[in-house]
Amino acid sequence: MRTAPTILHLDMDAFYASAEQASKPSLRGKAVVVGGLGPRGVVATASYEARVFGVHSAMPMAQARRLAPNAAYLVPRFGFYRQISEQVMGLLRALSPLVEPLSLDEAFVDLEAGGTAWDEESARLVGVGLRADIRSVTGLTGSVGLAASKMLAKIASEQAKPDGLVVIRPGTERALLGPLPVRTLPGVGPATGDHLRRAGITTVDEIAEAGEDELVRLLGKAHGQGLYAMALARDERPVVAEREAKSVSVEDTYDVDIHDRIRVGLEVQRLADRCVRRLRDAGLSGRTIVLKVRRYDFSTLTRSETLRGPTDDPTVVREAAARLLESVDTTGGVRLLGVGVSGLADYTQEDLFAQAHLAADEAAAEEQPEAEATAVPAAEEPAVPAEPVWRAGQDVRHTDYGHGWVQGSGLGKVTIRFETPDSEPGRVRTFPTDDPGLEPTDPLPLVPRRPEAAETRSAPGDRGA
DNA sequence: TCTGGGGTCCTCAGGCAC
DNA sequence: TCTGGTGCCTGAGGACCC
Repeated sequence: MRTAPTILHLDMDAFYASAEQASKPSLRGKAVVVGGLGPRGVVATASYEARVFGVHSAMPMAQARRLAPNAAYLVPRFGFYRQISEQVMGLLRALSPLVEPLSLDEAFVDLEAGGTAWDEESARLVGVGLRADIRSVTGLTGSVGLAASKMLAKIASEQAKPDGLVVIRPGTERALLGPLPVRTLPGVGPATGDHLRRAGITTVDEIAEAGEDELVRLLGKAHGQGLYAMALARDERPVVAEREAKSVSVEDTYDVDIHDRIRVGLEVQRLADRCVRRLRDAGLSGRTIVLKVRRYDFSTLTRSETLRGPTDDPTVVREAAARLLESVDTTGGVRLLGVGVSGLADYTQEDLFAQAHLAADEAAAEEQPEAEATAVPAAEEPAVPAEPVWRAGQDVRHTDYGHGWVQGSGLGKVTIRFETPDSEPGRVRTFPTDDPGLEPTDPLPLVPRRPEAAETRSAPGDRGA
């Protein structure tokens, strides 16, 4: 264990919701909820204003709407968030070559490996500077935790939220962790938390007191030993810059359960094709094909088949998925289907038969462009003629009124609010959904290139421990 | 209340080879 | 030749994370 708090954990504050607020002036200071808007959607991120009403991540959208009926509800725009994320990750990589992204909005950085920090004071300075740079480059806020291990750095950034910085001094870890609830430790979710509670263990101190043998008895070897070490603040996991993917999968939850066995089969074929496209885009192939089925009662089962060699051939994956489906009883209906490939390799065994089909498959795929780009169609509804699909939050441009975003649509109308990240809150106008002046467009940058932007460096909320 | 999507890791059971 | 132990692989499911 190192002796200085030189592992940094960055966590952007309510990332998706904050990005939407920065992009849309009329939403600033308002409750914003980003997530799936279908009948089975869940909340991905809620702004702090929405959290006041009790809305939080992973909550069913229907429940969120009851709690915060006046919030703005938007679908996620991952391409937009990815752009911002790349800017932030770029700032982190300037600090050290050892940057481990955990998601679009979170990463660990080993400052010692980058030579940018070697003790508490230098680490704190880096953290303060980073927060200021993130604000000036993206217009958003992030919280920073600094500690001598990944686990503690993450706990520190959690304590720093929102918009703060916390340093955990080496030597103070046990005293800090002891009284915290067991759920604070990584790897303790609802099930493990319940398990421990039933054994009379509710705090980190009580995990340490229970001893390793008792934890292994309760939770199994790997989990028990790991948790005991964490409770003693022992965490030697290094920051790892490059992680190779172990599996690739796609899945869809349907607005209405699918009962028709033929339709289920067609959906599985569609998912297999999408999965193979993802696989190929990543330059990968895999040996094990996995079919996932969630039934009407939410029970989930998986069936898998391991091939003799890795493949990225759509025909092979489709056929394997179809075979796996044969062993699954779908009576009663299915709400989710998924197809995945694991046992990945970055090469494919030559298969002449498959190669012969390749060109034909690709041609077919091009004829059915990105069915998944639109919302999952309600099951068992007849197809409707194509007309523009306007999604809440989407960026648009109108020939007469300029840049705006979709506030809502329905009954042949679409409501647009015309504003840009650096404008005042804009006005709302309603158009027919097929208005010829209206077209989808790319998001605008959150921070326009302004010379004075770099001069606004400050570090509010620096409240190091 | 009614539960997304994309992942990772762990456990356990059964088959098989040595 | 039979049997038990062991290790590896496969398949299924569960928990967890963001």
